[in-house]
Amino acid sequence: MPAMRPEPAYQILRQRLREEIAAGTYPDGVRLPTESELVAEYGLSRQTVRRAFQDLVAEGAVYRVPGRGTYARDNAYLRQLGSIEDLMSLSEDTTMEVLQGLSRRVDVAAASRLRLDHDVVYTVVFRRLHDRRAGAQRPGETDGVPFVVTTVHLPEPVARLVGDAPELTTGAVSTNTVIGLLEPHLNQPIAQAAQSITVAPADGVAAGAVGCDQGHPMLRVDRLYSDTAAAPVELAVSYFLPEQYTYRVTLRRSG
Amino acid sequence: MPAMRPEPAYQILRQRLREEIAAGTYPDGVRLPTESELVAEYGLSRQTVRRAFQDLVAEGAVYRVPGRGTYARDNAYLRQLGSIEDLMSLSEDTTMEVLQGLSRRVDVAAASRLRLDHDVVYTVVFRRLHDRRAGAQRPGETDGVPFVVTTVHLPEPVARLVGDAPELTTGAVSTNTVIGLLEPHLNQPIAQAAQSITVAPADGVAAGAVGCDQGHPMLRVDRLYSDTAAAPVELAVSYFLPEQYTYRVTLRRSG
DNA sequence: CGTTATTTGTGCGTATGTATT
DNA sequence: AAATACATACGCACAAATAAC
Repeated sequence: MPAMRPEPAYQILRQRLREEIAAGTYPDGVRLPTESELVAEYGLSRQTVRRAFQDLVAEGAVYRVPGRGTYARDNAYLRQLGSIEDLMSLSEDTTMEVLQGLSRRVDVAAASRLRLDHDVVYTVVFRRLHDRRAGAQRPGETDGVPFVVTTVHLPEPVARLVGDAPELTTGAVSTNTVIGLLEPHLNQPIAQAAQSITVAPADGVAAGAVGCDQGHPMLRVDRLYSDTAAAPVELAVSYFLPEQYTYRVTLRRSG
Repeated sequence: MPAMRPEPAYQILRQRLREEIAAGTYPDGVRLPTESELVAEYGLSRQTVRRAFQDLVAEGAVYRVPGRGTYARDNAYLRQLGSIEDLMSLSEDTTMEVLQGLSRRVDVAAASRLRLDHDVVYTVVFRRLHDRRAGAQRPGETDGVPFVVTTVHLPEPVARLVGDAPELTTGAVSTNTVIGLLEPHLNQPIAQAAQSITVAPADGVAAGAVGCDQGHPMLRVDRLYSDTAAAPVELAVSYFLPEQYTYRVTLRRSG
């Protein structure tokens, strides 16, 4: 087992400030501690304090004004865009059908994107279907139109939390999301999902799952979910049928 | 006129590296220059070089491996577009080349999406190119790699505000965004941009503009900008070359 | 009005640790 | 084992923006 390295000082400070902000310690127009105050309080160098602030600015938690100070971003209104809640609510009117139950894999690419220091990940493959009006459904046949196939990769400790969930075994049908299944078990809540969206041809698995030709142009969405400590929790790679699905986001002005 | 402040050294370096990456100077497994090499080449301190790399990591352009080096992110040119500010800052490192100057059109579909009660809109078509290093550039020839073609539709009152802007006449080359040109003239600032992202085949215009085959699968992004009064201001329909471009957004938890 | 103190922004130098080759 | 390359952390100096006097 690799020796547990202590967290860097700037990350500890960042986390601490984040918690204070979340606790409402710095409402509306209240200035956060200045750099020099934090230097004095924690015995750190100014550069270290600055690094913590820099990260908080990057994640949108605070903004800084030269000569004036640092302020928490008003959390009340949606800051940037369609939120993570939107992703979770996907389950409301779609059905998830597991093609390949959660199992241990060796996958260098996925492991490195999850920032693991080894090659083992836990993987589950499923497709999602638009719900149809019940009624025209024959017994033993899953109802609905498949529009996306997703491969989810989890680090081992995370996978252990849902290892016995019946929703993630081959053939299971439910109206969940993986992240929705995970969240209640996590110590740190999910805070971020970084997405990359591009076009990619359907491979054999994707084509079979959604019923299109192999090589058909698909909307590929990669999502990396991270918790409040910025630790990767889940990597999801989805192939959407563009004929059945359009990705929508609304950006809002930050300041 | 305010005195022009020079850009910080780390931003200049960041921009330069970004351009080199876009120009394909560091394909697949090729390591970027090390910190010490850049220190020597540009006469900067290591901290300054690190700051540039830190920003490139944050925007997803490169990743770094301790003990090994810094590498450009795979094929595509990544750009974080998680806020309206990000959309506007597209102009920082890309060039806009007008193919079809701003002119009056009858377009029922565009007019209805702009919530107009008639069919007249004002339309401008342009493509955008990754900036490249100057030098290998012949006179009269635009330098760079085209990666997107955009059709912008404006309501008549909005079009009037920029009707005489030389940046929107056929053949004009600049480093603006349409929304950036518009904003200073608007009574209400832009507050929202609703986006739909899907896959669509390149039509004749798009194929010619970015140099791909007609029918080539493209990433299609429709954006509807609205002001604080929720009035539509601009409709932009873009076709991105997926080989040159990946759309990135980061979702955050609302509260 | 300018002056001064405060606060953040930029930039440099150095030292030490850790991962990779 | 040694060299290379990135990560963390400390220190200092000066510039620019802001606010209070």
